[in-house]
Amino acid sequence: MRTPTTSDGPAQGTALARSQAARRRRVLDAALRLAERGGFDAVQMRDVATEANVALGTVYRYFTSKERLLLEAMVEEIEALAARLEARPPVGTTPADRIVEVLSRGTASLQRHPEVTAAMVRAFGAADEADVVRRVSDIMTGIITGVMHDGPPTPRDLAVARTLQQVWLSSLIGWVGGVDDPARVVVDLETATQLLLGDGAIDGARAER
Amino acid sequence: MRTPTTSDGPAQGTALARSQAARRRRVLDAALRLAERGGFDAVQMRDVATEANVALGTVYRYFTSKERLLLEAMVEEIEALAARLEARPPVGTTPADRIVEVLSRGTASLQRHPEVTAAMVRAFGAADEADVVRRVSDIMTGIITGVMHDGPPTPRDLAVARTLQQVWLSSLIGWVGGVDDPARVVVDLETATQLLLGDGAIDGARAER
DNA sequence: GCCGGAATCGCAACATGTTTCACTTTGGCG
DNA sequence: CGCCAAAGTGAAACATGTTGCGATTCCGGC
Repeated sequence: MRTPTTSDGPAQGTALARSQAARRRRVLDAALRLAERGGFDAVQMRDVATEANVALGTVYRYFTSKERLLLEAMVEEIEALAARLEARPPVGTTPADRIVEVLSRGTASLQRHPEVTAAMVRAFGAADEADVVRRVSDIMTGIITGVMHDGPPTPRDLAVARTLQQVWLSSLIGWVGGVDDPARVVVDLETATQLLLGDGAIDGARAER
Repeated sequence: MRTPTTSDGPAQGTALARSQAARRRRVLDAALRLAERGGFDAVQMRDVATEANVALGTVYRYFTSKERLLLEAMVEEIEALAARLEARPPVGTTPADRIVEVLSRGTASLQRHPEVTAAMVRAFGAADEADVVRRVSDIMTGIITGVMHDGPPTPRDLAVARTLQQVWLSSLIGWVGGVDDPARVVVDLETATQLLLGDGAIDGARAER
């Protein structure tokens, strides 16, 4: 009656655990494959099950809802993104530069699979899945605090990072909802970063290099 | 085949137009009534139809989807909110004060009917209804620019207002999604406003009055 | 190697948003 | 007044997320 992910059954490494991990992966991959072309609507639970060679009930044993499925996929994606960014850190000299760089690269990465991102963001916007949603937000915030400066982030850093994360998400929602064009996401993030970090003036024409 | 709201049929004021307006209103009210207790899920299209004394098909003639129905209700609510705020403007002396006041009052107003707001925000987060979504965002942004200072908003004002609107929405999503508690919305907005308008320092303990 | 229980399967049923369609009502207009 | 196209009705059908359940398979401990 418990989710298989809840650890306490057979120790990890056992055959059961392995086959379960494999199933879970197949389901996630199937969802991603379907999302790739067609976004949220194309991820139909029956198709996910079929594509993953698994019974529909099994999908629901691993993921209690479609939104949760997509959100857990989102956690993985954002985590991978965070890892890539950490592996090749931004080169900017000021915190603002580094933040903008990291957010731009992250957004570009998301936009490389627009339908997948659309599916995930839509799940995020509607979800009644507080815990996973929080996990996603936290990772996004972490991406930002991670490039601010050495040492632990100050309370102000945290506030700035949280604000930027919120702008990031709103922008993504605007983009996948068709309200704004994709480029707008990055523009919004640059603008917000500048405003928050009190860089230069914003007067229609951005000034620096 | 056209939405009745599309004006070009009989001139406004005619009996037809009046009965249509009445129907539309009944549908919106029914949706609000249902949302009031039970939020998004309690707004079931069949129930909306019944409660509005209208056929299901008619609901869909006026509103092409459940989300659109809720979003148009949201437009009305936010417009009403904007009007109330304009009728009794904030009294703060600095723009930041006025913005925080306006956003706090607005949020408080939304939180007075949590389920209704939850329904609307959820529709917003998931919607594939670019035009209405944009309308909602624009009104929210207008609420902010409206209290910044006399005269037309500068480009910088617009950027600040947009950013705050994005923070507002993200916070609302966090609240209705159960990620954050209600008070967090206002806190986020105060924080963001201070950061954006470079008021005081943020160091854990807010300083001023 | 065998057993018991958990995990999976297959499939049907249910809930609800959305569409369709044939029929009826209604309001504007000649 | 009487006609008719548009609007509305009622009910069924469809699409898809979600749940339930009996039959089957698989794993780990004995």
